[in-house]
Amino acid sequence: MFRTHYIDSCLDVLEEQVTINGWVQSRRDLGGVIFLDIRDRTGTMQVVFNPDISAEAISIADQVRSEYVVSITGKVVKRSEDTINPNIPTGALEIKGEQIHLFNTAKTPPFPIQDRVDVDESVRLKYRYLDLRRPKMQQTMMLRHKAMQVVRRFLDSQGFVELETPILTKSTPEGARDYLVPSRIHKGEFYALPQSPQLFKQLFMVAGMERYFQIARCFRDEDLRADRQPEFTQIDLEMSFLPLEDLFSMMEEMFVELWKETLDVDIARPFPRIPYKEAMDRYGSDKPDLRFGMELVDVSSALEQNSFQVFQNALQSGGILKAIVVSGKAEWSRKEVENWVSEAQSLGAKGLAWLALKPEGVKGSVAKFVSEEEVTKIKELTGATAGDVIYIMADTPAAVANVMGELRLRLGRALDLIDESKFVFAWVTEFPLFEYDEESGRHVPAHHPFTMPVEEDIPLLDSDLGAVRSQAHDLVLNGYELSSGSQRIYNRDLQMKMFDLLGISQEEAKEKFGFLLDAFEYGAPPHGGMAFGFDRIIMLLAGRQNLRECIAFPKTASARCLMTDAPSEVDEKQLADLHIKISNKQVVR
RNA sequence: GGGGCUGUGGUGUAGAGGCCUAACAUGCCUGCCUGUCACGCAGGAGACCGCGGGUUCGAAUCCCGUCAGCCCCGCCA
Repeated sequence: MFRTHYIDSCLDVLEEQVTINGWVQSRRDLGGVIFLDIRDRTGTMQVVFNPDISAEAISIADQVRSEYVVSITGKVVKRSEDTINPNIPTGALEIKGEQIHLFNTAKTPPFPIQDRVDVDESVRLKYRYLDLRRPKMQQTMMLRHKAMQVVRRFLDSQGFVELETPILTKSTPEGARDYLVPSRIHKGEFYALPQSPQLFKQLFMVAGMERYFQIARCFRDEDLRADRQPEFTQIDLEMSFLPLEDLFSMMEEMFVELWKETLDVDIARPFPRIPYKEAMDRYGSDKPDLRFGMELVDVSSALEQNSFQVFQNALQSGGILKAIVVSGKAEWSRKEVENWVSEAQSLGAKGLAWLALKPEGVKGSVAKFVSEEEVTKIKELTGATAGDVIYIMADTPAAVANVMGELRLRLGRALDLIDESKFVFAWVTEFPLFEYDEESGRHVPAHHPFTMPVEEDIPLLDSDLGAVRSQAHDLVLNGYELSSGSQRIYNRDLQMKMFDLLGISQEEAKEKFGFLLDAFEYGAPPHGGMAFGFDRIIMLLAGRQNLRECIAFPKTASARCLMTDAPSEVDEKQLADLHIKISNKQVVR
């Protein structure tokens, strides 16, 4: 009754009797003969029931419906030439059904268990166990499994030790909003779910584990995006006594292996290293999509003397002028050109100037303000030639990067400049150590407060915080941030100085991170590490646009699970145990 | 917190003031059919158009609100 073979292994046992188990994909009743397509994890196989072979079997096959769970025994045979189906891997074979056992019946599913059927995602999420039964979803989950095994094997081979860290841990107000867990035993006190195992992995280094990794679940209570879920999986790792370059090169090896073993794709090494500043200058992004060019070019120098008020104002108030060249689109209609101006405005630009290098001369919104000489300079700087459209934005460097970076991406997609088959990795290095926070009016850590400054910038800590570069880095792939990491501060004095600069008092530091500071007094090794967004890696390996496709049971954009209906209200008794009262309850679902 | 898009039998869509007693495909049910594989043929059941108000002689269709899903901005050390 239970299987002797998976369906794909039936290919190897011609003329043998097998038993397969699985679900009924479809039933075709020709009146006398009945065909069933049976599906298991490995594929589908046609079974033919003929009244001459077993009257009992055919009477059961007659009652079977889609998604019934069955066991079928029969001989694997070659089909006659004229009945071969070239569209499926098992199309040259079939099983002559001798016995059929019905394990279970099934209701008609809300949607067919087939890849080609496009179903509203909310229905798929409600019946996720059926959605996951579809071959494509199964393949994605298998890919996820495979990738996880490759990573584990690789890190193990490099001497990394897989260790676990607490899920119930301490809330730290820095960074993302925590998911909180109330303590029953300690009235009014809370655990937090980890945003990452950051502090614990550094403590493993103090503990002398030297190389740690974990496939860690992390939680962040922030708003969602296509590539952001409230709980997600990181490949988290940390190591001692290793220069950053060696760590980069080791991780590159891991990605080469991962791509080779999952997709059989060769990735070129070494990955380019792009300092943060350069990434922002050239691509307007700290996670540039390097599959296409269309770089941002600073044209301030060409237009220094320009009389156009917007340009002048920007330059005089410390802003810049940046151009993006759209090759060969001077023939665009005014409407087509202006579409991208509106696009820029919807991204927050006050405006977007443009020049079209047409055969009959330079046209465009600022054509009458721009001299021939200036056009020549712009062409020199940008490499624009006849037939191109040049967009120019004037604003603060940050605003320009923000808008033009996104515009570049959208133009690249719209104009089909992106080779979807490519995987272009890069390390973005030397992130700024601090960011200025307008809201609080002070500097906050760009990465986290344990990040090591670049050695030569340490003196700047006393003069120009905004200019201090850090030993923090991201791994970027096709415009997605795949990892974030840094070399850590292991010197207590430097650490205290950091807290001081961040406006965190000794007392505050002690309260929040006292255990880490204490630990660092007992011989902390030089160490550093990073964490890779595992779900995103799978998303890119699988060629999906959305994280939900790569997570078995994901949340919706409003952080709800449509299958379990979580989050949900709880009994008064449960709340009482936790010393919690709900105030101002308005919505009762 | 803000902006945009979507919501019609189980599923996917059409319908955009009266033609709607809501159409089509598929799925489902019944019958017929011995080589189908998106089987075929015949018949049948199945939606008060997300929900609540309003405008109108009349609303799936227009307006307001609300809920849900998706995408984006803010947010995500």
